[in-house]
Amino acid sequence: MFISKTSEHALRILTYMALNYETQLSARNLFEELQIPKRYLMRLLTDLSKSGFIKATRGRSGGYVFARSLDTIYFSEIIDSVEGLLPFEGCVLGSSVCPVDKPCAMHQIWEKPKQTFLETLKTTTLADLRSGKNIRLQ
Amino acid sequence: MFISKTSEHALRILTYMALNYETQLSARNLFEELQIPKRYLMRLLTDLSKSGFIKATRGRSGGYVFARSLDTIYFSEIIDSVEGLLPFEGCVLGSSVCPVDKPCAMHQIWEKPKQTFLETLKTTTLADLRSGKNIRLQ
DNA sequence: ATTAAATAATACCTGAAAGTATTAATTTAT
DNA sequence: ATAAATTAATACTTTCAGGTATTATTTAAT
Ligand code: FES
Ligand code: FES
Repeated sequence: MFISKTSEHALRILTYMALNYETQLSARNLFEELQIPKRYLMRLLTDLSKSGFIKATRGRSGGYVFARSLDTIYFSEIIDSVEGLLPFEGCVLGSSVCPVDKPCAMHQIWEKPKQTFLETLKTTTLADLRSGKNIRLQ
Repeated sequence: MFISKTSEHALRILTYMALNYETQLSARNLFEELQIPKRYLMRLLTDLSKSGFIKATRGRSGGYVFARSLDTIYFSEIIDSVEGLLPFEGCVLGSSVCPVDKPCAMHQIWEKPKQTFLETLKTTTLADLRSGKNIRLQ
């Protein structure tokens, strides 16, 4: 839970690419490393490309590299592009925004975990992953 | 996101019942208050009954009341009975448990929000809802 | 020029969660 | 006894995220 399978895929893809920032990677390369279903992976790569995180080079020696600097790519933006952030920001009971003047019965209780979650997404960039020593991607 | 629609329904049902602890409520009562699809609501009530949170009285003047004291019913137990807690406790990348010795690239980053989330679920009971002044349930 | 190896576009399929329908069982009021 | 009002059991349908399949386009090596 927490995030959708597709968001999870997207994060894994971009994390692996971040750990290999220098090298252009093809869908084939990524498939071998990440074992995300091949055709689905390819579609996600096109999506991530359209979203402007990475850029594609077509043709025989094509592949993907980042289109932007790693330290400008926040987790929040990635998840936002895949499934949207609204479900995370809104009221736990029903998907609309938390009304400031009339919070629901659970607002107070969920406030802290929700804030912590969003805070993490909004302050962590792909660059932060490179500093860690962990490389396992599943 | 965060929790499934069914968990959300379950929480709303039990929250409303907690706020009306004294009175026996029928599926009809709950439907009128919560607008959860009627037949689905009825099935969920049977499930919650089987799980031991509430107890049903069948027949003409039947309905539901709590089977246990409110301060013993933790959010974690409710969600656990509906969709399971494992997806929340396990590794963000892949659904198995976080291996202590070999955490994934995102473990460190997700640790805090995950802990905060689980902490909230595991320390909040239905009794805690009654103390609040908020009564909105959607 | 041709072929091979890559990405892109688009339409289709599938499985699981969410929701619906039907029928049975239980209890109380009359 | 009968009918009305409730919960219980079980099977079916719908929806949509996740995954496949097919075909087109682009580029470089030969
Ligand atoms: S109003 Fe429901 S979580 Fe904020
Ligand atoms: S090992 Fe992946 S989140 Fe802990």
